[in-house]
Amino acid sequence: MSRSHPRVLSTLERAGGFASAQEVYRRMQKDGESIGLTTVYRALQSLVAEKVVDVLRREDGEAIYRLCGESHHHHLVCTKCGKTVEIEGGAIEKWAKTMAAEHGFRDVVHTAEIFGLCTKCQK
Amino acid sequence: MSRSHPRVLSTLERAGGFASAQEVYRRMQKDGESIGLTTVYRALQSLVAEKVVDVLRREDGEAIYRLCGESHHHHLVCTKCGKTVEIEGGAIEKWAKTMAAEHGFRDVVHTAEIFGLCTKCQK
DNA sequence: ATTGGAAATGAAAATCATTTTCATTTCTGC
DNA sequence: GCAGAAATGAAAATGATTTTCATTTCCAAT
Repeated sequence: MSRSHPRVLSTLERAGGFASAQEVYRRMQKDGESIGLTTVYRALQSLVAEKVVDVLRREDGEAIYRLCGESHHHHLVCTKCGKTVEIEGGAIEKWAKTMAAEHGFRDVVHTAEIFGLCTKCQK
Repeated sequence: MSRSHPRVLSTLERAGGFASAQEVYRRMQKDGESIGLTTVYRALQSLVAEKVVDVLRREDGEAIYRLCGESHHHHLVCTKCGKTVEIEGGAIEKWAKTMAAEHGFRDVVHTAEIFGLCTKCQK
């Protein structure tokens, strides 16, 4: 198989939070890096196998990757204008851990987003 | 849009647990029901919009649907076998409200799911 | 340095769930 | 019955992901 791919890894790092394979690819393109989409997919697969990155699914089913252990945050998104605020999820982390333990689950990750109307869009 | 589709709904019921659109379609075919795949997709979309069914993602990204109770709940999902536990989200409700208030957001809803390996799949 | 095989690469084709298009059929209320 | 709206579904389009396969790069042993 392949080895952890430094350029893909550092691109994912630079992206912060989650990024899909397509996004990593586009970002590398924009940065002038020469790489094929196939290689990006393979690199991400390897990274997942090596447990260097987590993979989750966006609501539309697209796979999104994130560095393991990276402190993640959650989002507060305005459903009208799209404004997004990154928020702390301390309470969530604890909740997820408790729930997982309660049901005997291991190696858990979680997602949590809040949607609503921001101050400006509340007219 | 479309109306809750009784045949699709009852097929999903009969399937028990989760079923993908493709599975619902195949099952209906096998049962000799005359229906198109497109209609199955549309019916499921409507049912989700009406909050009659939940939709989650399998590990491979395929959408899976399931009848859900009306009480707002969250899920603890096994990424390997798909086993799902409905869990209480009291802490989340509070967290969402607090965060929303803190940033001046109104009319908020939220999503929160936990993914991991269930007891049986940890071997 | 040369070679030979293994691993990596990426373009193009294949796959597969899902969505869209659009022509046809089925309901509705009038 | 009739017009317009909604539903239906076959076929084509879409889009992410995987597979194929020919080529290139690496690397260790000579």
